[in-house]
Amino acid sequence: MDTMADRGSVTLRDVAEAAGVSVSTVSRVLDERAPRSQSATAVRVRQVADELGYRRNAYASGLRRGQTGTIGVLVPRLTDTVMALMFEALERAARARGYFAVVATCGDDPESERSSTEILLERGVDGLVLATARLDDELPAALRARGIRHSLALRTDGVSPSSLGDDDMGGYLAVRHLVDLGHRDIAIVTGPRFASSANGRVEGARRALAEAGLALDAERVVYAGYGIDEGVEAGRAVFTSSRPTAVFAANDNLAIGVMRAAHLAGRVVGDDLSLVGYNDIPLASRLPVPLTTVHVPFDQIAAGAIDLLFAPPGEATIRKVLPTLMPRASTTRVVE
Amino acid sequence: MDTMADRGSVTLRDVAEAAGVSVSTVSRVLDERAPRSQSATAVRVRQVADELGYRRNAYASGLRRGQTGTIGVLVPRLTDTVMALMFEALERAARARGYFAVVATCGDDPESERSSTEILLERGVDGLVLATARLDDELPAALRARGIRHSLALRTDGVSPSSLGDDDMGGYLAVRHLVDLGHRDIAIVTGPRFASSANGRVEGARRALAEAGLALDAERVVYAGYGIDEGVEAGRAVFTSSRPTAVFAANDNLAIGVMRAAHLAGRVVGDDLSLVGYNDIPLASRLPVPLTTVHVPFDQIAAGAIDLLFAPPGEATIRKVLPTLMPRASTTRVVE
DNA sequence: CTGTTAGCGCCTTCAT
DNA sequence: ATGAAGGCGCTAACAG
Repeated sequence: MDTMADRGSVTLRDVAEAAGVSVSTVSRVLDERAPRSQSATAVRVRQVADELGYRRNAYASGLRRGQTGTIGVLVPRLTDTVMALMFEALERAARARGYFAVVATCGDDPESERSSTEILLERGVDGLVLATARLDDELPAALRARGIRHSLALRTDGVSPSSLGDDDMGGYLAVRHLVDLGHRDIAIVTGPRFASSANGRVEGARRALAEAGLALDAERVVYAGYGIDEGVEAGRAVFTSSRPTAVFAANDNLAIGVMRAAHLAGRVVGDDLSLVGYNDIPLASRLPVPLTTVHVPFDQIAAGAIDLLFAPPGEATIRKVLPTLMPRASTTRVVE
Repeated sequence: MDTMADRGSVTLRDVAEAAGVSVSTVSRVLDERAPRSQSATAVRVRQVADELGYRRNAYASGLRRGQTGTIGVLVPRLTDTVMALMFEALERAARARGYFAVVATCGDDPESERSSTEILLERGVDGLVLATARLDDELPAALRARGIRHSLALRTDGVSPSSLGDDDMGGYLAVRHLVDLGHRDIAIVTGPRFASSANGRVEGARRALAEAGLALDAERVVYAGYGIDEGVEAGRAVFTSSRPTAVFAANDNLAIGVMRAAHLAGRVVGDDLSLVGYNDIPLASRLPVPLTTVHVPFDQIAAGAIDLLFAPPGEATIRKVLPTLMPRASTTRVVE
């Protein structure tokens, strides 16, 4: 039986023998948490370990230490660029704190969400970051009941520690921008009702309209998913029932879908139709007509999510970071 | 010291005591690899384990078994949809075979490629799938020298076990399609010279042109990166120096960049300019003008990569799967 | 089929 | 500062 990718598997004992000291000495010298000793033995041991190509066996170490230096991340899918951005940011934040991030995808299915969680737990993660929390999801509550360290990223259930963007503010910035450009007939396409982000962004949008003395009719708001196809469909609905001069899509994917719907309806984005997205995925600024959107600082959100994992419980545990508007060619002054 | 996400940590011993049997009995009954015994004790043990909420500690188990049921995947970045698609497919393929896939991102830096590899090995992965192999990269050779199980996905170095699409065929299909539509003035934008995929696709393109009696002048081929920005730049270069009626971009991101460059140059894709991409990322079919592209069967590639990991060495180890052309609105018959 | 025994590689008292 | 010894949770030989 070959052991773990057939790697040379140089053990502590090998190093100890080669260096002529005991295993415990080597263990101590190579303990990355302790301050680096500069004693003669320490230096020699490190050199020998290096020559032999020693690598600590994370499993044995984790077993003994009771923690593994691993953080589990749960996302619905990685092919959604927003989730990929979030995971990469979490990976960086984790690494900066000496942790390794592993990810599991779980789609939109609560059942697979549970089973993916169990898989991660089985692998002994020291904490769990969920980028999936639905408002109606009972997973965070279950984790709280079991006393499992976790935090929510991008969304919140109002109870578990959460790190997210200020969606209300983002929605406000987006629509305020449209209002400032003279638009008064604005439609809104947002995410699913079960997502706190979708609701927050609509709230902010409503506030900006109210400030301008505009009401937000119910039929002006379309709740959809966060995918491109949902954007196409929502856009189609919007453009057949009315003729808004501007659309706020609460997600860049949705906005891209709306772009396609607009194209099919004979509307020209950046000309007779203004469009704002949300998230500022890399694609947004590189479209033929670059998309005005709300930039979300994923790195800050990630840092918050990781920090909350290890923060003493009972602190103010819902952290919001401010988004920024990125005006681009997809929004223009309203034509009379 | 709390152990691993504070989970209840019900151990084999707990189950054994509660069920009134020995630890090894429980271990055997709960061994997922053995055939499921239906004896009275087995049934009872499973029930008790279930009630207590027992979960196997993957670290202890891996330590003892000498393998961890984990496969490491190395990709440059997950924010590139192609890589996200590839990883998700690998994740599925791994899961179908009882493995769990963990991913590490390493950018384009060979140094960080090395260190990410070490991190994965430290975590005791049973094998490594690299979706990063550059032609000039020495990592596969290093892994071979150390006897570490691995395979390459999407690219090949010509030696290590590889699972990839038939890039030559894909390039051929793309350009053949353009030729069939009457185009004779075709420019090609491809990926970096260090990628086997980029070269293969150009070769196929060249073959299709030759068949039609057309030569491929060197200045008709632009080597770029695989990012959108590189596509914009390459497109700009193409459109300022000449006026091709069609462009084959060897990657959808590149194609999107070319779209933007075309827009800036006053060309209209699907009208006076035909454009073909490569990979068929989900976005391609959902653009305002849907992109004709070459569909790559990521699931087959993933299955191949995982299988090669555990195949007896010495087999035919470079597996290629056939891509398919997806004709869409971005390509039209040439206008005279 | 069951239980006993030994040990995977590492870390951490405890004694020197 | 160093070494010896025990054990983390689990599995594989070996008896019965």
